[in-house]
Amino acid sequence: MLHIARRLFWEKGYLSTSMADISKAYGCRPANIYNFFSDKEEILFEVLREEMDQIIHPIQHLEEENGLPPPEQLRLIIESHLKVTLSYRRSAKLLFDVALDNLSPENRKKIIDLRDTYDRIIRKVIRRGIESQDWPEIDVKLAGFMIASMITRTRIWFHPKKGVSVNDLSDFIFKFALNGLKGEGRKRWRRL
Amino acid sequence: MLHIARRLFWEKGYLSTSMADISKAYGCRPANIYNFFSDKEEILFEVLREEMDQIIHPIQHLEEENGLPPPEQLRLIIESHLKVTLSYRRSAKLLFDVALDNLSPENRKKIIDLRDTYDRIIRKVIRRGIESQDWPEIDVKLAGFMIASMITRTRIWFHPKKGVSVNDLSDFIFKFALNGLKGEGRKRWRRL
DNA sequence: AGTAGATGAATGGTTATTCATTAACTTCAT
DNA sequence: ATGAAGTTAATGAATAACCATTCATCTACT
Repeated sequence: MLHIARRLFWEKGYLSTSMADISKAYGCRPANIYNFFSDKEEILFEVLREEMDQIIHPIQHLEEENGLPPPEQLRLIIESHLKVTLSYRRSAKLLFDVALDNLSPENRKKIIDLRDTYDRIIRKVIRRGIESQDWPEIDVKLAGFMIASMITRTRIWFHPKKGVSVNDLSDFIFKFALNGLKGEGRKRWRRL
Repeated sequence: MLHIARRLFWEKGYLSTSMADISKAYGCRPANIYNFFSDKEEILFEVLREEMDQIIHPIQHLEEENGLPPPEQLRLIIESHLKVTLSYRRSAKLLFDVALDNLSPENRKKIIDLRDTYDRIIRKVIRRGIESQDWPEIDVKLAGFMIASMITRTRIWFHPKKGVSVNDLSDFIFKFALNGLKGEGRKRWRRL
């Protein structure tokens, strides 16, 4: 049932998906949904939490240093994040950031905490790359946002049918990001 | 009045903004809005068209070669797009892509045509940079998407209060993009 | 006299949610 | 094994709110 709701939210958006839509797709009447969820918001919360977990879980271990070269750590983040992003694709009416407003303050906080965890991890990896001199000093926050932005927005424009594959795309973003990192602040870098 | 509606759409989102909201902010009753617009959708259309015009107009002349070095052309696009993106900021509930679904097919086509114009311009500039050997061969479409994505998503996370200024940010994105372009495909590049 | 701007009231639709009720299935003591 | 009791899943009907839109009417200005 969560599965059904998630699909509908992604296809039509949260506000445009009615309880009647969900129940019909599930094969029951609207009233029955309330035997499983207390209200519509709880369904949204579960959908968002699930998605965020899927993004974070495969890269959680990068919180601690693991010996892998920072560029490889970065590649892992990009690959994993991109694959989750493009897995429940179809269309992308439910945009993560927008949907947050339909959550209660408590639930919103929980989701934002997860997003913060993601931010923390990618920033740690970028910082490690600076320390190991894989790339020069750079604004870690901004760099993190840039990389996440490139990945997140694939949901809007990516269509698997024609053109590049997910793996190609992952590779492209990785190289683009890596060289974006390497270039920025080059002057200071050369001085070392 | 368009001005009012635009602000509300960005603050609360299109679906969550009622005609009553708009009329109250304007200082009249809901019925009166229909003396200026045929329906709610027309308001949305005007808001989106206006925004798209503001993005395209300052870079329209880059459709034709203008003698400026391609990196400078790119800087212009980024600067200009970023400034429009962050001008009606506050919050960002109305996401461009999502709102398209609330448009009639004809109006949606008009907006998408404008988006295509933007894509065409940025791709032309990137292609020029390849021809002038400012950066190596690269997938022009993907590169264009990456750059636009970095800019578009600033709306979500950027807050002017603390941290970088819009100009700093513009500079950062420009450098990040420029080096992203330069790096990708380096092997083939070095061979020239 | 005519027109543009404004309004109150009504309409028709949609929506999330509640509630009392029913049906099916489980548990468990006898 | 049987029947009672309880639990879970499901439902139809009703509620209350909200919302875009229409229309006949009214006002003020040209």
